Amino acid sequence: MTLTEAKAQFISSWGAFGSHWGINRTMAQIHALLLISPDPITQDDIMEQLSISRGNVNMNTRDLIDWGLVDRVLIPGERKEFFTAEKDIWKVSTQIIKERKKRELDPMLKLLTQLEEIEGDKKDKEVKQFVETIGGIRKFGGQADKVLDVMIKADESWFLGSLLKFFK
Amino acid sequence: MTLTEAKAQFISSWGAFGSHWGINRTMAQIHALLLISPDPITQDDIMEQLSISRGNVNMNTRDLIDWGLVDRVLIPGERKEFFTAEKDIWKVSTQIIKERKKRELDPMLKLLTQLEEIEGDKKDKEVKQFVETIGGIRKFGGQADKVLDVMIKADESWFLGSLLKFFK
DNA sequence: TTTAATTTTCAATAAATTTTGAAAATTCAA
DNA sequence: TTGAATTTTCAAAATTTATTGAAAATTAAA
Repeated sequence: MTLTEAKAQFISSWGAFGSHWGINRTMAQIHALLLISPDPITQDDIMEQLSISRGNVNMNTRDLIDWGLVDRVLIPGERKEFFTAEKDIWKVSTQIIKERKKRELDPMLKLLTQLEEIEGDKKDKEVKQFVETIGGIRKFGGQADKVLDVMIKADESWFLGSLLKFFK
Repeated sequence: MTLTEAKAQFISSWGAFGSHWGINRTMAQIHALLLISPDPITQDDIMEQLSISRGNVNMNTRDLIDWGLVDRVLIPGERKEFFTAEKDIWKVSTQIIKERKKRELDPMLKLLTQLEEIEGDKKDKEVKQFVETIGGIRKFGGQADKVLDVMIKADESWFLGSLLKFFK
């Protein structure tokens, strides 16, 4: 397999992969392209390599920047803006965990806490099951929250090293 | 807040939550409804409570069954089929992890292994970055794979207990 | 069997999401 | 300043995904 084929394959698969994770396909493809680009590239480079419009590149690079996965880079003497992605996959994943925790897990836990305080007869079968289910999810989510916090703060080598030793 | 309001709120939020995780909104809503239903319910119950069509209920319950999150239940003396969901959230999440690992992580790791074997000058900057990125993701994914395998096999109390102690 | 109840399928339709591209806004060198 | 290069915005169009509902298939009681 040549580099060109492999690149195309990786970009396409990373895009499909991303769409299973609530990330839009093009955003994941742009991310893939940046991950394998040794030097920062421009909007036009991305447009050309992925055959997508300028507006599309603009919106999706902005989202990637909001997610903390991509940075704008200014190159002295160049008028255009350049983009580059964090290459350390550990940093990439902790960043994603951090953002998703903030955007999804934290609000869900807040809601569950509210939902547990419903009025009604605790002996009623419906009420009982509701409170139990919500309570169970909230507790589980709360523990996951703690574990993720440690992961986010942890240093890669320390964390994976210890975790694997722990699981051996 | 009354039970009725709380139920509606939970079903709606669980649906939105699910859509960030590659699960379709209606499938997640049906799952939510089953999670808080003390007894098994029928297709017609689901149609009525969520105001969706028979075909939609049928397809999505089938998917939930494929995911191992919902079971068909036969109630003696009843003609209709009933559905019920696993209520233990630990079991629910290990089941989801197991399925997603099989459907997404494993095929991705297989692809990455292939992509690492590209032809080309290893001193070329493009080739070098590609191999490094792919290698990094593959190694990380491989470790995640191992950790998830242990989680899937683990018992909840053992797992969370040990992990929290470990992180203390 | 026959028949009515129930479930499943799937083409048509609807809804949601993504993409485009051209106009507006911004930036910066001269 | 001016104006060319570049980026951003966003309404319209295209595409993708989800939903409907009625016909076909299946099931099980009579």
